[in-house]
Amino acid sequence: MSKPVTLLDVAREAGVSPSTVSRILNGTANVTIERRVAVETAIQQLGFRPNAVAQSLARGRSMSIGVLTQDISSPFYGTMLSGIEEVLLDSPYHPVFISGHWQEKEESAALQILLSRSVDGLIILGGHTPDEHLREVSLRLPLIAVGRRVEGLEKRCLYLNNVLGSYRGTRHLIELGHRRIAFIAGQAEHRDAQDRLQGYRDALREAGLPEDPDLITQGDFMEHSGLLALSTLFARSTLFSAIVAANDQMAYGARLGLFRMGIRVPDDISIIGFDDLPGSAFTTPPLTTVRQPTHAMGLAAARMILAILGGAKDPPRPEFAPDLVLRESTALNRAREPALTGYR
Amino acid sequence: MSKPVTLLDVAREAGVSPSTVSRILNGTANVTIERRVAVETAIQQLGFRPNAVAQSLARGRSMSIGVLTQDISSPFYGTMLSGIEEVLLDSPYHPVFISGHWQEKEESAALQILLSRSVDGLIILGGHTPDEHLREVSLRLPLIAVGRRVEGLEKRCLYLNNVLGSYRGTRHLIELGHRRIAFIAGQAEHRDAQDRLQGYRDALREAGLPEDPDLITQGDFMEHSGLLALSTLFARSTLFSAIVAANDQMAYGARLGLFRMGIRVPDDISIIGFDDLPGSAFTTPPLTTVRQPTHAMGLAAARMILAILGGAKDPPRPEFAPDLVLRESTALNRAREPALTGYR
DNA sequence: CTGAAAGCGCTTACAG
DNA sequence: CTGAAAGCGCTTACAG
Repeated sequence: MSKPVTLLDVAREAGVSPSTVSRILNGTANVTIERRVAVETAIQQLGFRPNAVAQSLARGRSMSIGVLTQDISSPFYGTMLSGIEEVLLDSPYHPVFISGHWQEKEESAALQILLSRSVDGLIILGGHTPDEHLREVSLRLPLIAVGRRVEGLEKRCLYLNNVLGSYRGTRHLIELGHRRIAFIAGQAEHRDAQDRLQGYRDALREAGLPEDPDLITQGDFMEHSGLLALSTLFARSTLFSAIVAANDQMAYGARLGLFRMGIRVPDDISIIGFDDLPGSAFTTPPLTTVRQPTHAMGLAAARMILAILGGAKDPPRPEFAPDLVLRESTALNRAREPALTGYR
Repeated sequence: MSKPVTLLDVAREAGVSPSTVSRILNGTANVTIERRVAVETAIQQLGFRPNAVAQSLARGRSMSIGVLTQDISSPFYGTMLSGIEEVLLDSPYHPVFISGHWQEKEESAALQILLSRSVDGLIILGGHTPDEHLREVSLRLPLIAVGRRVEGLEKRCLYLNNVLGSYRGTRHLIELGHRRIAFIAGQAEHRDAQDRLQGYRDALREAGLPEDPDLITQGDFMEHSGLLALSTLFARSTLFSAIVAANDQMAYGARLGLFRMGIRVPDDISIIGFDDLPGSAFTTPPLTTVRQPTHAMGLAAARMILAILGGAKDPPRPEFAPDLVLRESTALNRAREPALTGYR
């Protein structure tokens, strides 16, 4: 573990002052060609790499963007993260990822770490940090929130109209002739989950269909809970010919449940998800779902942060629409009776 | 954007020297209770948070572990990352993730960034950085490589016996009576891909089965390439009753290809994957696969780094075995003729 | 164009 | 137990 080469070493080697080396490194001033060459060869010879920590301290900027995600291994957040990474790669900034695991305490600890590391900007992906807290932080440095709508910070938020998305998905099933449509919800305290349930309700109401509590069950946005939800639904001996799951992961679970019971998708029961995860094009059958353009949202968030850092006051904020992705898990309701008939 | 509170402010407010504040912050020395209280209340009142950048510079340690992954959104690396995160969460260190996208140049740039940010340790997940380079870096700071075997750095490497894993998977199919077994390989230049192909060959040879080039095709470890590989296989009009895919993602693609052709899994054709991604328990049918304990490998890598940082010279290095996970995508070969008969 | 000097916000021997 | 001082490795007004 040899002592690392410092800017001072380079200066000595090249016979100039540290200031000059620094200027050459940063392109801050014109320097005579001789000195420049001397410094550059010294840098080569010594294998000098500037110490980013010292630079951060001296400059008061770290050239890093803190990204608070919820789960580093989630397929959902993953696509957002890669969008962010993609645009930051072409900038002098780089992302620092940290996860909050949907725990308010962990999130706030994570936020503290990012702040103490002097990140120059912050991108918050979902989570439960109170709006109030986000507003305070936003006073100190540029902040963009993705997947949530922070009161008073609307111009810095990127989110999807979840009510509309879910409405569209449900509506699609109604148009296919389904009348008894089950809904697998997300956590009751989760805003997206609430909105998606709302969209389902809106679509039913609009079509004049009654809302049956027996058709609604709750999961936690993970695959396994979709499987469980399906059992719950069937245990109620209620009839239905279609399912809308509040996200793709639960749709996968429900789809497996149907498979286990020998129920065909979409022939016997149609199923639709929400999000359009990368894997959803490869399920069998490929999943019809409501697309949430997570990658594009990641790109946009990073672009906005860069714009603000570049001096923009209110950078353009793209709108994202929840589009229906028609694949093969939904079909016309052919049964005169809802699907359960014949299965038990 | 008010000026942040510094340690000096706290010292003034509490009427002590900066040294004392620092000592209290770090628990470095005994301090009289009165001063401690004074300092602690000052910290509360001012809302002081130490500047981690300044601490890093002064201490010469950043309390961070650089983690070079290949793709932040990959389900495969994702589980490793969450393992790493999990153990670091209970330590004073925290991870700094950065991706190399399987590009040697990007990887080496990423490595430079991590080094310039003075990370205290490095965890490398796969990738194409030359062994030579890794050996050099390893001289400067603790380094653990996961998913690859670096010549001369064996004691710092965590990897799976891919040959054995693939052998086991293929062997499983042979035991089920399959004789003509197709193989969907990964990139020829990828070490894991080579090993997995080797394991397939070993199993065939051991069973006295001929190796038929027509049964081998290549993908790139992504879902789509599995689908393509399947078309290629069928275009060759060659017969087979089982498929081993070099990873789960390609197995998903191949499974969709079979679905499209109306071929049943496992009734008509068996399929086995490699890795056991989180999603593999929820495909239809659930995928039989060779398990790579990525989460456990992530945990182990982080524990080893912490041990080395804690002074251990050669921390214990767990062995990982590629276990067969029997699910529902493989079955006895019932056909007297291989499966293709009757499909074209 | 270039250097000397002060400063970024902490830590840590060194004295006492 | 505690403070004054030097130092971590850079950057950047300030002079010239």
